[in-house]
Amino acid sequence: MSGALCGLWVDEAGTVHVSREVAGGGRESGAEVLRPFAWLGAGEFPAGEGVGIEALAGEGFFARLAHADSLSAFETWLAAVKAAGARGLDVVKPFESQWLLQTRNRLFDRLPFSRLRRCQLDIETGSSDGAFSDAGKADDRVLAIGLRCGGEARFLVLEAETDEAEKTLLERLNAALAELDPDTIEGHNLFKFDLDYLRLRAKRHKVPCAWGRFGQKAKFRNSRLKVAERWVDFPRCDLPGRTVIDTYLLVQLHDITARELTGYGLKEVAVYFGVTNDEDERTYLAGDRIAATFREDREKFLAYLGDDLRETAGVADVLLPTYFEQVKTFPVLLQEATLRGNTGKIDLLFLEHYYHARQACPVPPEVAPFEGGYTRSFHEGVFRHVLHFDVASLYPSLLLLLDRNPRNDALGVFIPLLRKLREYRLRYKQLARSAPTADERAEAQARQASFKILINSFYGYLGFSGARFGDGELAAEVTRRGRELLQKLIDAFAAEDCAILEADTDGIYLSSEKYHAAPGALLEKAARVLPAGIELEHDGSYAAMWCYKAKNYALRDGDRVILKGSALRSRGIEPFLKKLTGRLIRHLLGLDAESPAAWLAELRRAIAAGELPVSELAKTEALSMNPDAYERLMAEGGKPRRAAAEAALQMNPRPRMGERVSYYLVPKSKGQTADWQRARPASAFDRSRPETAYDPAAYLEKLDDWAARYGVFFNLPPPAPAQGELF
DNA sequence: AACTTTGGCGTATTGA
DNA sequence: TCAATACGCCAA
Repeated sequence: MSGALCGLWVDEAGTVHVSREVAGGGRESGAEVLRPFAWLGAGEFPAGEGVGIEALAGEGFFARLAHADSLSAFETWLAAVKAAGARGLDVVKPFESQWLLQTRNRLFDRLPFSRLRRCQLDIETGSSDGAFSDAGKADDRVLAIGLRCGGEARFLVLEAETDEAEKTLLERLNAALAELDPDTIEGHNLFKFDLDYLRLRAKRHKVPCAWGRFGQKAKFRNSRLKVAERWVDFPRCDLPGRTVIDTYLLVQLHDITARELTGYGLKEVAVYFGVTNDEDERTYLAGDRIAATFREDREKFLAYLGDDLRETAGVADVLLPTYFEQVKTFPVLLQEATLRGNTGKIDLLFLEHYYHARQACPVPPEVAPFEGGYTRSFHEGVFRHVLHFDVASLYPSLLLLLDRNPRNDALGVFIPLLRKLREYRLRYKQLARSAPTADERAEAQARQASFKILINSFYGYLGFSGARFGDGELAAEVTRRGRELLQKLIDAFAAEDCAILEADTDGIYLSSEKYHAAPGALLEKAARVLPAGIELEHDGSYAAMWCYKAKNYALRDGDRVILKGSALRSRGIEPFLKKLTGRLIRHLLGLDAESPAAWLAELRRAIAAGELPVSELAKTEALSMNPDAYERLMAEGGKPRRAAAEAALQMNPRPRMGERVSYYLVPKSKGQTADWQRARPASAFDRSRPETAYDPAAYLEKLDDWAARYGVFFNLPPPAPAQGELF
């Protein structure tokens, strides 16, 4: 039996170059064959030399399948198809996925994460004038390239600050990568900084970016990644036969659900993930000190670079295994797994079934808008004896209960696949606890986490117009049953004299003095109203809960506070207001005796006196478009203006789409009254320059608004107390 | 160039 | 000054 696939690349001729693990951990190259294929729609398609077309079973729109003998025959035929104006052709891209699907191969099959051959890469750069690094400038330089492979660091250092030496350095990088032959190249902000910078310097010195396997050069193109509600632009880099992992992007994807990070820089992220625990555990260097340290204190410079590599590895240790495990299930490259949404991956699994069954495929259906989950806030105020119950995996469970495949899924792949993934997940969840070695447990943990994400995305897949086997009516039926079920639970809890506080989609917060110490008894009673296969769980008990509005509340968990909702915990809120709200909540939950009134007064004084740091006042917002694009749009009379975008225009270098910008407001002047007209980057504030001073009136007004909103909770007599209310 | 869903809160901009 | 609306961020 041959070793696990660790690298894969389809060349222009259609040859599939593979790299496999061999005994002892080495890698060996091999070649395989791809028979390129495409699905054909209803139109007329020209014949092609070396291209065969067959009819498929079933009713779907793509009722024929074309296979070509070679990639060149395929490309020639595609050009003819295009010239003939034929439409309705579907080609799986990239070709690496096509081959994996066609042969049912998977990357890293049965390879433990510990045997993945990983390499971290980080560069340090310098500019002669000490300004921001800019690879386009002649006398900017790569000072050093750090590579860390198998835990061992190797430093390639610029020998002299000359073009010759830099050229040599880039050539040494090529040689080092060829020698180390890693499966992955990992770095923090690798796409936007390191690789892009190296590309520009290599171009200047006419050195090929031969960082790929099989002696291949890197390929660059502009790409875009959706991170929750925003898009992030980045210059994508693909290395034939290798995987480029940018932990900067992985961190942002992680933070979609965690939403805890305030910045995505390596140092902060490493502390957040516990890779670096103490400030003195690593060497820190300010950005503008790097070049000087390179010249004056080489040891310190290299220690800094080595720490960056170590931290990058540590962050990837946490974030990469999920994707590594995905690749064992889906016919995608590891890099694709990190840069693609779940729909594309699920679609590929479907297509693999349909391909091998020679079954016609549908076009993605239109999905009409449909109703979602049930959400309601029942009471406002502070309550004690709080319990939280939720339904385990509500939507996947309902899908399995309904046992209904999407309308277009003639082969009936959907439900069996979901069932299989859930069984796998449960098995790995068990193994994550019981496997004999720590490595195996970590492996199982990554696998079960990866499956959990996939399982949960099946419902979203149904409701997405771009999903080939989407079915809006089935998605609507799932949410309808979900609402029905939650209502039943609410009634069951109410029948036990619980005060329902907040319900959202699959969970309920309630107050019950009687059951607070015995949640199991209540659980057992409520669970009776649920059908078999739907499991209710006791998710938590809390001493107190402050209910504000729907999806916005705070819980007291021992001495800690758990905040939920954009009104309370959004990272866009000005820090001084967020902290004020934090104090209010601690007071309301009985953790602080002092009311926030005194702090409110102190803030008023500090703001009026111009003493509050601008970092406390600044609002922060992610840019939804590139500043250049915004500028053009506005020049054409576009709308609306946005304060954060206006602040971004004043920054140098300009931040890019997806990056977060902090801004504050300067006083109103003639014709300059709107926020967007008086927004300034927080970084432009300078205490010693009065013309950069902030507008106290604007911030005092925000305090007034805050007091109007929240004052009722702490310094006005509360309205008639509801059942179970505290204080 | 790429895309999982709906529901909800709060703020700024816009245009009258 | 005020409403409608667009947007950012978050819950699940």
